[in-house]
Amino acid sequence: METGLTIQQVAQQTGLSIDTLRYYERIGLLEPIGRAQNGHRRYTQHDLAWIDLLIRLRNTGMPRAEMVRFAQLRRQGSATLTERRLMLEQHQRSLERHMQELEQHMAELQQKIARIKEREEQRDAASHAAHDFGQSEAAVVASDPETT
Amino acid sequence: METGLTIQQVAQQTGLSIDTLRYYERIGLLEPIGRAQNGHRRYTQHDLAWIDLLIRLRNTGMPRAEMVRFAQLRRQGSATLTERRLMLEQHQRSLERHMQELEQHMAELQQKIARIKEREEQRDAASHAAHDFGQSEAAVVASDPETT
DNA sequence: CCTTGACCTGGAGTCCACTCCAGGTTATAT
DNA sequence: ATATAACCTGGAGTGGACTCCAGGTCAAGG
Repeated sequence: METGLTIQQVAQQTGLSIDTLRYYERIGLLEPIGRAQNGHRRYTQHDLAWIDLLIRLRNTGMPRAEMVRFAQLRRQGSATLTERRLMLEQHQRSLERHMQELEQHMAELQQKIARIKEREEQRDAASHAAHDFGQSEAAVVASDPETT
Repeated sequence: METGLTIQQVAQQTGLSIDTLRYYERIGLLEPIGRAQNGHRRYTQHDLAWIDLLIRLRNTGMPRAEMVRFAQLRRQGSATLTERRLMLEQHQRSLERHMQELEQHMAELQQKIARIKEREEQRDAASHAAHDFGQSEAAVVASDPETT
C-alpha cells in the first residue's frame, strides 16, 4: 500500500502545519496514520475528510477535550453515531449563541465608531475655533474628557 | 475621593475575575486605577465603560497586543481618535469575515449532522435485518466502513 | 487583643495549542 | 561516496490569557 498522501501534501491541502498534524495524532484527534515501508505517514482520503471535520470543529470553537472525546467515539464505530450527532447538535446550538453574541458586539462596535466620528468632528471644530480665537492647544485637549 | 466601585463590584458587574482585572492593569489594558486612602482600587464609571469596550474587543477576537496598542492610543488623547477609529473599522471588517466563515462552517456542520442521521437509519435498518436473519452484531458493525 | 474579610504585591503555576529542537533514518541526485 | 531532502521520534519551549499563591496591610467586630 504505497498510495496515500505524504504529511507535506496533507499540510498543504489542509493548511495545518506538519507539526500540527503529528501533534493531532499524538493527542488522539487522529487515529494512528498508516505508514509506508520507510515508516513515513501516508494519509488516505478518509483521513483527509476527518481532518477537515476537525478543522471545522476547531474553527467553530470546539474545545480540544471535546474534540478528543468526539474522536474517541468515532473509533468505537457506528454504535456511537447517535451520541456523536447529539454532540454536534449541541455544538451547533452553542455556535448559534456565539454568533448572536458576535452580532450584538458588532452592533455595539458600530455605535462606538459612530461616537468616535462625532468626537473627531467636535475636536476638529474646537481646534478651528481655537485657531480663530488664538486659544492654546493644551486648553483644547484638556477640554476633552476622553470619556470612553 | 472615597467614591467609586471596589474591585469586587467591578468583577461582579463585568464578569471578569478580580485577578483578571488586576492582570489587565498590569499589562496596560487599563490605566492605573485610582486608589482609596487604604490603597484599595476604586473604579470610576469611566473605567467601567472602558472595560466594557475591552470585553467587546476581546470577545470579538481582537488580539491582546492590538488591544494594548488601542489602550495606549487612548491615553494619548483626542489626537489619536482617527487612528483608533481606523483600528476599530479594520477590526470590524475582520470580524465580518470571521462571521461569514462561521456561517460557512455552520452549514457544513448541518450537512454533517444530516449524513449522520442517514447512517443512524441505515444502521438501525441493518441491525433489524440482522436480527431478522440471525446475523451477528459484530458482522453488522464490521459492515460499516465509518467513512467520515 | 485578636480574628475576619477585603484588599494589596510580586511572582509562580496552569492550560491550551502549537512550534521547535536534536539526533537519527532512508531515498534520490550528483 | 556523499550531500540533500523529506521524513521520523521524544521532548522541550513558546505565547496567550489567565489563575493561584505566599505573605502583608488595614478597618471593623467580638
